[in-house]
Parts: sequence; C-alpha cells; structure tokens
Amino acid sequence: MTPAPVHESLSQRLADSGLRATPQREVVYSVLLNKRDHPTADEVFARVKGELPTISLATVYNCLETLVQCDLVRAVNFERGPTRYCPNLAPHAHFHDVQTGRTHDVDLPPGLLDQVKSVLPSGFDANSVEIIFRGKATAPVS
Amino acid sequence: MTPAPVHESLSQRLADSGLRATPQREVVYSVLLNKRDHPTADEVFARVKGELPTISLATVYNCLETLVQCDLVRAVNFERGPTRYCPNLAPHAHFHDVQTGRTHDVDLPPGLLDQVKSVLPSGFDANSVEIIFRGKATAPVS
DNA sequence: GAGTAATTTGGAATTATTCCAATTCTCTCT
DNA sequence: AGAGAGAATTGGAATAATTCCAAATTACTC
Repeated sequence: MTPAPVHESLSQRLADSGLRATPQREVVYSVLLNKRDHPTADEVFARVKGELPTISLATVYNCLETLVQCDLVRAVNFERGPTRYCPNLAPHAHFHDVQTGRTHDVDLPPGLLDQVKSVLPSGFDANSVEIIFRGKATAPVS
Repeated sequence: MTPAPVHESLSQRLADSGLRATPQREVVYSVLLNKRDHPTADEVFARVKGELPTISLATVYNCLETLVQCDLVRAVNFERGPTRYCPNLAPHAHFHDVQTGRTHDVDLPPGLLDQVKSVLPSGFDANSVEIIFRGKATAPVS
C-alpha cells in the first residue's frame, strides 16, 4: 500500500508541461485533495492560508489554472457563481443539492458516457461529456 | 397550422404566476424565440433595443429572470462567462463547439434522460439532468 | 380619476476574475 | 558560490457580469 505520493504525481505532471513544482502549487493541490467539497477559489485561498499565510489570491487563481491545464483538476461551472474545483479524475457526474447548495460526485458505470455520446447526430464530435443532476439528496451523504 | 400565438402562451404563463405581460417581457421573449443562438443578456439587450430603444439592461436581466421563473426559458451556464438563455423547452442537451464558441441544441431520444437518472445511487433524487458535450462540429450546422 | 402595487429605469455597488508591472525565486552555467 | 535568464508570485488596479436600490412610470382596481 503506497502512501499516495501526491507530490510525485504533481511534480511529474508539472514537469511534463515544462512547469515547476512550487510550494504554492503543492499546497493548493493538497488542499483540493484533502477536502473534496468542490471549493471556490476563495475557499481554497482561505484553506491554503493556513499553511502559507502570505499567499495571494492571484496566485491561487494561477495555481488552479495550472492544475486544470495539467489535467489534475477539473473546473466546474453550473449556475452563475464562482467556478468550483474538483480533483476527481475518474469519469463522474455532479449532483447539485438545491437545498444545501452542496455538490456531490456520482460515479458512472463504465460505458455510460460513450452511450450518451452515441446519441449525437453525425457532424458532432464530442471529446467530453458533462452530466449535472439537480435535486435533493434524501439521505445524508458525505 | 396555427401561427404560434407567442403572446398568448407568454401572457398565460405570466398570469399563472401572478405577473403582468409588459412590452419589455414580450419583446425579450420574442427576441429569444427569433434567434436561438443562446445569447447572453448583453446580446439580448442589443437586439431588444431595436424595438424598444429606451429599455435598460437591468430590465433585460429582470425579464430574463422572470421568463426563467415561468419555465419559458432555460438559463445555461457552462464555463465561466456570462449566462446564456435558451427558449427550447424540449428535453435536449447542449453541444459546445470549442472552435467557434457556439452552442447547439441536441435533441435527445425519449427516455434517455430517465435512463441517465437511473444511474443515481439511492439517496439522490434528481428533478433535472443537464448534459453538455464539448468538441467540434465537423459539419456546418445551423 | 385616485389609490395601490407591479414594473422599469439609471446608476451605484458587488462579485469573480483577470491583468500588470515589480519583485522574488529557481535553475543552469561557469 | 555567483551571475544571468526565465518562471512564478505578489498586491493592487482594472474589467466583466450581475445585482441592488430608490425614484419614476405604468397598469389595474374601485
């Protein structure tokens, strides 16, 4: 059981893109991995300040953008409002609980995304599919 | 072949919600029906000014919000950027062409949305599903 | 035709994000 | 180790999208 070499994969990915592994990038990434509640940039900023009190909001935006570029993080947008960030790389949908405002990841059975893609008429070539549910979670979920 | 009594259904829906049919609301709605290219509030504003030169942007926002409340229009958000508005009431997905930036409606076979909903684990009760494709349209589409 | 409530309006305020120029950091080369 | 070059960070200003607000206008009821 390897202890999840977070920094390894991060610095690896960054290097692949010719970028540097900085403390700011590492902490931003670890904050996302640590609490997977789809935080906004502001929320990430607040959490990162615990470890790097002098980090700036601009840097948080820069780091998040970098992580998205490296495909380590997904930027999620539904409804007007700040962009939220999600470190879950597995194919999944989002369930937006209209009562609590919280967003939950929903794992998808393999093949579902391809199946959905197959409804596209010819002339449309999708390289990604995003699925967003809205409703309420009737049972308490993590 | 009835000539689509736009005002009828609009004032009907508004009345159902205890709201008034105003020229501003009618023109905003007709502008959406007229060119279904998912315009932003600013774009709607520009188009409406042709008919109502003194309308304000705040009113356009108000009218759009009202139409969304009455379920005559869907507000669409993917990626940071202004909200877009869609008068298509039939169940459909959106295809976002990353090259042109345009968004196309994609009709969905009946039952697909329910089928997608059926992957939700117990504890999640969705009353809407949104599907967004991203890619390029290989053939020119309206 | 007066009273009441809904709606519109313009401008100010807010929110989220991006831009920018100056500084700091890191890596490489010697 | 030190200089130089490029990358990254920083704070503050600027921008974009939207909302808020209070005053003016409009429409409906009696």
